[in-house]
Amino acid sequence: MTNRAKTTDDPLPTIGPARVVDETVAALRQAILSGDLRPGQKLSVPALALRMGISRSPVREAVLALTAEGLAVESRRRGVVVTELGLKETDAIHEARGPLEGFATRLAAERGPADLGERLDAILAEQAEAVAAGDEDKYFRTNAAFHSAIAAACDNAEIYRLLVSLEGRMALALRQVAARPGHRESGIEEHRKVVAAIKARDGSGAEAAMRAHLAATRQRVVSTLHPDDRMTVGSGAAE
Amino acid sequence: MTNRAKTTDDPLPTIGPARVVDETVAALRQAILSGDLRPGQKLSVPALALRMGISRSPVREAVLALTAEGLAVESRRRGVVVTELGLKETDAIHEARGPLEGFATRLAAERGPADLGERLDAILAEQAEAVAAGDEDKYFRTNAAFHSAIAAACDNAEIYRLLVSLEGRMALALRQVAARPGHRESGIEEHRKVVAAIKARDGSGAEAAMRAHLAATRQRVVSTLHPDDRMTVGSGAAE
DNA sequence: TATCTACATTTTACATGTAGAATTGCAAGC
DNA sequence: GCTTGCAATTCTACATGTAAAATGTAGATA
Repeated sequence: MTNRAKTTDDPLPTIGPARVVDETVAALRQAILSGDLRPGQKLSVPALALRMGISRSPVREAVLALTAEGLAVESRRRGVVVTELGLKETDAIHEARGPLEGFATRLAAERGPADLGERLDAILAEQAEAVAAGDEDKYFRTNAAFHSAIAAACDNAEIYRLLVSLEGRMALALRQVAARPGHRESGIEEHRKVVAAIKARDGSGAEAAMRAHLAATRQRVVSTLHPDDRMTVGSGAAE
Repeated sequence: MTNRAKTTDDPLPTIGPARVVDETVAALRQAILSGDLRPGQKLSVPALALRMGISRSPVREAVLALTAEGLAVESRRRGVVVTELGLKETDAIHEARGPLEGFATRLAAERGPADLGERLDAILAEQAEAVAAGDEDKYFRTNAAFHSAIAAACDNAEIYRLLVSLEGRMALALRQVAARPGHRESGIEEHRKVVAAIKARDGSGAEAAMRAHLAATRQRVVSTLHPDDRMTVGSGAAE
């Protein structure tokens, strides 16, 4: 009933951004996640501006945005470099994802849209194709799509925001890992269990399946990055 | 290899940044969290630059940084405004904090530094003073310090990063709530239970106590914001 | 040869310029 | 009364300028 405010209604779809900085962020993010820009590599604003044929302003803003996103880090007065993630950082990301994405999966199962299960099935079908065809890029894209779909389905903008950030950083570290034989197949199998629980609207089961998947991924990452160490990651007091 | 040559290690304390943009971010963040800049208010880059006596470049970068932090939002081509958090958003933040900060509290109890309990006690003592003296600013500062100390003690940089972001946004929404009689006292009592569990190195108990505290806070926020049914804040004649 | 120093180059951080879009103010029209 | 039209103004987004700092490199010195 308080609708009489004359503030902007938003009936129209808000036409595209078409901002140079947005395209620059997208291009740089793609370059980082695809490996064109390697971890540790310097992000020189003048050089990038020259290479992309634009001025330095949008490039600088894009680099700062990626820094805020966690895909790059700045060292005081010495410029910005692509984030390097070691075992310690990767482990920390997984540790953070456990409770957060587990909870998101519970919420998605309990209150997600009706067609969520089908959409996830479609993503997994694509992912299976990618594994069969050995298409690495497609595998990573579908993997990101799977987790992103769940993060969106929990209908909590804050959780979505946090998970997008975490998953972006994960993707940086994951490239060097997933190439091991069996890893991708295992991941798909674990994904299927998550989807099954979501379809059954079993919140607890979905959360458990997601946490199991993340713990397994973490174990695979650890064993790849640090093959000698048979550390048993914190499955002890977890619950 | 990764052999460090005879280059300088880290003998000196890495002299301060002294960057204008850093001071600008700090000043704007302070202005937003203290209420000098109200939710919904426009952040005009030229106006701020003029008022602060600096050029537009660092102001623009600062505003973008605050946007990435979630304290401001940009609407396409119409500039940046201080974030407005309604009941829905505040509720989402609490929902996200539950599992994440609960887990952080568990980790802090299980592997936090030995003097964590004492440090938290000191913070709570200050907070009790603030409540007794009716010092609102001090109450908010100590509250932030309490949660931040736990986030830091869990020894996971990712969790810390996410919680700092969430708690910053919380602080934006919390100002209008905590003034109700009894709220602050209840908060301190719940804090004490968390500290007791941490001192006992009881991870599960600490997690439960923190989640109970967050749930209670959420309930207090809802009961404060809902009766009036004012989903959007600041409808008054702000200027 | 190894180390230091001086110079050239690059880069960051901030300042300023500017086209085009959006907002605002204000008056005419219904 | 409430729109509508249009000029004036403001602001965003991008481009460019520049001092100080950092880096790289060659030459000097031991």
